Amino acid sequence: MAGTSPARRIGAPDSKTRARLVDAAEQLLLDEGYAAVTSRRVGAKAGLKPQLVHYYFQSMDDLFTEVFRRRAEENLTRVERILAGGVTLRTLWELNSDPRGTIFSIEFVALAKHHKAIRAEVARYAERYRAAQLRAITAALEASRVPGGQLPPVVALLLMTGLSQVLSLEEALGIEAGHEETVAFVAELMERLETADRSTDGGPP
Amino acid sequence: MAGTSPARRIGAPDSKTRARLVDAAEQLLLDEGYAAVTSRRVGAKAGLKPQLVHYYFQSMDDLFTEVFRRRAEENLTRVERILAGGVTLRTLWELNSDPRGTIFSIEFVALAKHHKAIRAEVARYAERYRAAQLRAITAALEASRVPGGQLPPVVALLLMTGLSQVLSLEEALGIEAGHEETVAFVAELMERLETADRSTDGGPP
DNA sequence: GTCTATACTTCGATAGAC
DNA sequence: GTCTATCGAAGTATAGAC
Repeated sequence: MAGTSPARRIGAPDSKTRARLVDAAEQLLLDEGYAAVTSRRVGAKAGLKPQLVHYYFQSMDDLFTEVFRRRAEENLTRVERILAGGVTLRTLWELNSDPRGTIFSIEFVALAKHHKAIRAEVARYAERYRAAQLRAITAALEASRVPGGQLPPVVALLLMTGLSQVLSLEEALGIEAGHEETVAFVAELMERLETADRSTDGGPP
Repeated sequence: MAGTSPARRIGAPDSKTRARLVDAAEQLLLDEGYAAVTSRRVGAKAGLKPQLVHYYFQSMDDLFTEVFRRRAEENLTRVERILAGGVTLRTLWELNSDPRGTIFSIEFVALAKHHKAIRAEVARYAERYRAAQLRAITAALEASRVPGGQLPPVVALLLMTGLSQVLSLEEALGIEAGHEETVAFVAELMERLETADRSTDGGPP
């Protein structure tokens, strides 16, 4: 049962050339947006012939999916490693403040709206990422003695995600009104919570 | 001094046909993303010849800019009208929760990253919009007796903007983990603040 | 103001030689 | 695994008739 359709041949998934193409596509995506990711431009950026893109990927959608998957997997591993160690709110905040991650998100959210294969991939990843972060923030909030009744972990997580995303998104466009004050506020808030963490274990006198 | 360059002629800005083209472009943008906004498709959606797009707009960038400007202006007027009346936190929250607005933002942020004319337009609008909202939320927070030292208005605004954007963005992709709980939390929080507003003017007994 | 006709570019994708 | 050659479709934009 090897091949019902007369599909054209496709290169090995572990090829070094293939990886170069994915690198080039990712670079283009980050620098110029998804509209710039065409087989011709990817080929040029990788220093290869454009036709190789079609040799390694059935379609451009497949290439996009691969770019996303590779980065998502790497990111998830990183977050889970951090989660394994001691987690502070500050760590989580910094994790979400990486502007490269935001640009990446923007592009793929925009893409996912029209390409259903990509949307499925994005949704699947988002759920896993959220779950990992939720475990982390739950632990961090407990350590800081923030009562879950007062601020549920999911809410805290979505607030944090939203805030950091808005900040880096606006910065990407050169909008910075109120940012400094907000970042300072968040820093101070975390400082306060971490101090509470260290000084009150055992309960107040 | 009328025309140093041999520029081709451009239709009147108040033309009805022109407005139809802008409508069609906006619809396409919202439904299928900016990549779907091409002269051919805009023409088809408007029931007109694609060449008319080039008669009314020097370039596709000009069309995009016009789509953005029209919507931005309308939105700004709406917000400023609301600002003029009595403003509650709830009103502001609902204003930002419109999912259409979020999709619109996503597309234009993605566009703005590569097209500098659009970026300038977006940045200019964002500053004005932020300022209007800031006046509103400052008043609303004062009415609810939230001390500015505890939660600065700008911070509250960015938190609110970020949260509502993350929520509608994820919903657009079919991700809803934690949303219900978060929306309920926000609703309850506002309920509490509004009650405080009405019951404590004059100070607690 | 709207149309036809058209120039030129770039796109995704495939076939088949090497 | 990489190349040349090539298709057909779609993109922006312009010129000029009506």
